[in-house]
Amino acid sequence: MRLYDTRTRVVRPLQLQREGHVGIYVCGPTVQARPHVGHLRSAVALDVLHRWLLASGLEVTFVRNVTDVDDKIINDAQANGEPWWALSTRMTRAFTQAYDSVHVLPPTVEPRVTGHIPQIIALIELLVANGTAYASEGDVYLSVRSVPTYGEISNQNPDALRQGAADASLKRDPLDFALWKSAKPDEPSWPSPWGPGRPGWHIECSAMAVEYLGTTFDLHGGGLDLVFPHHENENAQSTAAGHGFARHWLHHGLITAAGGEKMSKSLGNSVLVTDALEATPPAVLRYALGTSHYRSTVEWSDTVLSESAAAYARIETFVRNATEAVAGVEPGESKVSWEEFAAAMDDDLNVSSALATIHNGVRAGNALLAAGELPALAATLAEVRRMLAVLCLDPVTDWPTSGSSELTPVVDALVQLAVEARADARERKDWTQADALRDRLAAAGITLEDTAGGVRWRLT
RNA sequence: GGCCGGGUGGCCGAGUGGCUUAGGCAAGGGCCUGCAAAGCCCUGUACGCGGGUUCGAUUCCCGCUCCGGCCUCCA
Repeated sequence: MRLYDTRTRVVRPLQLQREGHVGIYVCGPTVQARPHVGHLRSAVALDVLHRWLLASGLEVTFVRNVTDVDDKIINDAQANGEPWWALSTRMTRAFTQAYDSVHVLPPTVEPRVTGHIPQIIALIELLVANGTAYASEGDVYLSVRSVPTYGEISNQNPDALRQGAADASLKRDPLDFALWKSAKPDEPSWPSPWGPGRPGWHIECSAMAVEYLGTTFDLHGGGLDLVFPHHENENAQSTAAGHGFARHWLHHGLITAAGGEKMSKSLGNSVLVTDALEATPPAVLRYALGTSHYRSTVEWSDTVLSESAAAYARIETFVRNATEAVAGVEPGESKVSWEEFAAAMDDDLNVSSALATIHNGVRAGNALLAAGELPALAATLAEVRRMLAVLCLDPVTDWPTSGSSELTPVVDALVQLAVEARADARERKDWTQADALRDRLAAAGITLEDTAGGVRWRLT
């Protein structure tokens, strides 16, 4: 499989350290506030990668961390009058719920920063010992100029970087960044060789990735906004420690609010996942977030959502109708090509193209259904569903909705009464009566379809 | 100012030096239906601007322009 690599800025084959196994580290959220749809896009984009690697027969170790201590968590918790760990625990739960809502596969390991302080300290000690980091009044900084490759991930020239605000009193060079921050009063802290303090933002990922994937691993992913400084700094630290670190860097695009501006909490334009789910069924949300290319920007708008809803409904209708029709039928020859789908996915996860294959399969399948060519339909349906499963969009296994409720048999029985009454009316050619019954059901959100095999109903 | 990505038909969005249509949504026509619904078939409008290379460029090269991201916390 080929993927765009941020460092080399080219689509190139994903070369695995170990045959048949992929080790992936993904930067998860800082659990400071409730997740917005941008966070979910991140998780879904990487979930498509995760699922495709699994579908390709690979064993995947997928590590996604949780940053559960940092400045903002501490500040917000203080503002709330609650302990910092209470806030981060609550928000961690909110993120897990958000991920679950769109069926993001759980990571193999989900390490928290606070659970890896010893590993972080050990890594910093190594950097201090080899002279690439230095302690300064209880803080520890990485000496960026000691890392010759600094800038290679983000393609930045260190000399051209705009210097940040001058809190540089403790730094030897303004480019240097903190590995360890000494504790201020009322802040959480852990004991260290440099005094009580806590990890800087970047060092955690370097330490946890190595803990679970080894000093060199296959793939590191995250949002485009993490390229600089976070991933640049991670790479610098790990390189300075003598680690090979990530062989391939993957970054996904961001969600923008309507109008094109990036969605983020600090810009105040974010849409919470919980709010999005009130207006949009989870399967449609999954479609909207998971069917655009992972590197593209996605605009969050009603248009996108309604088009996603329409496209997903088409797929859902086909799968439902076809599944009913082919029960017990021996599969014949499929009208869709798994190879075509796989080739698209292998090509830098070209989901748009892969989705075109699915839609072609749906159209062919609908034609087979109309023609009553059931063996071919059964085979086509199976292939389409296999493809949908990769995107987590199979209406039967991934999103069993109205059909699975405990109330369904009850509603079905009630609808049958109306359907039978309407059948009588149609028998008498009393179209006024028949249509009145259908209209009343429609008003209640139930759509009837007269098919060759009988009357079918669905919720709309 | 530096670095990255992008401007494709009404909308979203793949892709390619000419060859066969991406795909979805929307629109128009037809078929099916008592009428619908679902579905199938058909139809149309494309490749930001200006140069260059080429027999031929939306697709390669150069310049311009517009949009977004990063250079500060951020998925």
